[in-house]
Amino acid sequence: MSGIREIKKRETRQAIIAAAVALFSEKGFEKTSIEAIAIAAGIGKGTIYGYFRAKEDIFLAFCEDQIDYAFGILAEKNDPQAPLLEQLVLLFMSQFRFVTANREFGRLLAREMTFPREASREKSRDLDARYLQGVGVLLTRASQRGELKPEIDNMHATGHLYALYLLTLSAWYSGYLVEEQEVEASLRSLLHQALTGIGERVTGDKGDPKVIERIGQRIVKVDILGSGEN
Amino acid sequence: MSGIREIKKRETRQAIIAAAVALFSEKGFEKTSIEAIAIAAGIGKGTIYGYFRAKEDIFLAFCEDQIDYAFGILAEKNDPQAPLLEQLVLLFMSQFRFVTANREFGRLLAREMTFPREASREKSRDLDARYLQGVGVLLTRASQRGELKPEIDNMHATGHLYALYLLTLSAWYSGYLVEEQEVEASLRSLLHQALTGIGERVTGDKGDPKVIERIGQRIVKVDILGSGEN
DNA sequence: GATAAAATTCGACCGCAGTCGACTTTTGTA
DNA sequence: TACAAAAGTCGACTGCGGTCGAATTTTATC
Repeated sequence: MSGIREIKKRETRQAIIAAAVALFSEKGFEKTSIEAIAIAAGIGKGTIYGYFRAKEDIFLAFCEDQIDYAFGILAEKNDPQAPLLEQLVLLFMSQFRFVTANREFGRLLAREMTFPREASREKSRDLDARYLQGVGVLLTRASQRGELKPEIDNMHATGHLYALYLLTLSAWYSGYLVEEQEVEASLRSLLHQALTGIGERVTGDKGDPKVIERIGQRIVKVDILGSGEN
Repeated sequence: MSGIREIKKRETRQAIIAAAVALFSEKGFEKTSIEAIAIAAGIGKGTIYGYFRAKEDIFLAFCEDQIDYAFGILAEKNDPQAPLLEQLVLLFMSQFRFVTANREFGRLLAREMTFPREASREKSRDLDARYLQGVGVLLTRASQRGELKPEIDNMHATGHLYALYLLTLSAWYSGYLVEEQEVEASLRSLLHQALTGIGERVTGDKGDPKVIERIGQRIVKVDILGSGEN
């Protein structure tokens, strides 16, 4: 009847995550032993493996929660009417700040998400589905506002923009970019580069002045491409 | 007087790499123990750490050689007069095939290169400098042929295109793309998307000159990727 | 050749991730 | 309530990556 087990299980799981996060924050991921987590959570070492397959999984479970939280915050800050470029920069920079708040955390997470082991593939896909969806929504709205070329496939465009975020993150971890300003400037520039192709072309004739203004403050997708279909 | 030491050292180093590669190929990276490598190389376990800081470093040293080799092969196949898109697809698909020939190898390499640990940062930068240079050369030539917008910054464009390769690789590891054909199609599509923006305009039709000028300024202003170094 | 200094080699040792099977608690059934 | 099966718990144990200091080999100096 009751679900004593269910309840306990959830509690134990939370206790593990809580203990792990506390220790990770305090001593770092690598310096924290599974046994220490078990002791802090008041359980046996082996028990942890009934909840998580590996040490990294504890970490990923935590990230999952945090990412939801981060996206929640973001949703509030986001202005759905702002130019796409600005929305993207806001989204990616928020994620960047979150992910790199702890360098080691961020690297593990990025590695696991970008090049997942067989074991964490599923979890990894869950997580980046969230990212991609975040971008996808922005794109869909932008598309509805007519900011994008109609023939562009949403999926590909989403991946494309996400790739630029990945690159920026990678550049930071490799030491090519150091300051947050540099990261943002670089990201902005890359996104702009992408949008110049992805964004709907604006023909030389100036039609609706509002549109032109929007373009000016936004990015810069002029019709330098002319009308070439591809 | 001579360098008995020098010679032995080089020999030992090669012996370690050779033994490691043989074992890695046979049993996989994780299943191969340092001790096994030492035995196969005919030396003591501790000795290995006189040559490599960590197990992964042995692997990276091997990759370094192989990547040079792969680029060598590639240079022969490449047709410098072919359209940029085709050259890029050839380059990236070659690298993709090489990197993913052994799934585990590739994942480790990609992880270490994209999100390097502090320790392997330097090596990682060496390696991806090679990649970026490979792309950079193609871009420079394309630019000379007039295939690119003159105001595009080579560094940024290189990063941009490389990012799309990374994304494709990541998609393969995450299981979004499975067959090589899918990978190539996806890559091609993404590169095309990028070039449509990066590639030179097709028509002589010009946009609003003011806007064009603004673009120029902007791009100059945000040229950071290359200067993050300091 | 003798000898001190430096470089290199080695494997016993340490700490930790993850396994295993014995043990305890909960659940379903009658 | 009785009891068997299922679920969950546990810590001793295994195997491995990496360290350390003692031992060995090479080089430099006389």
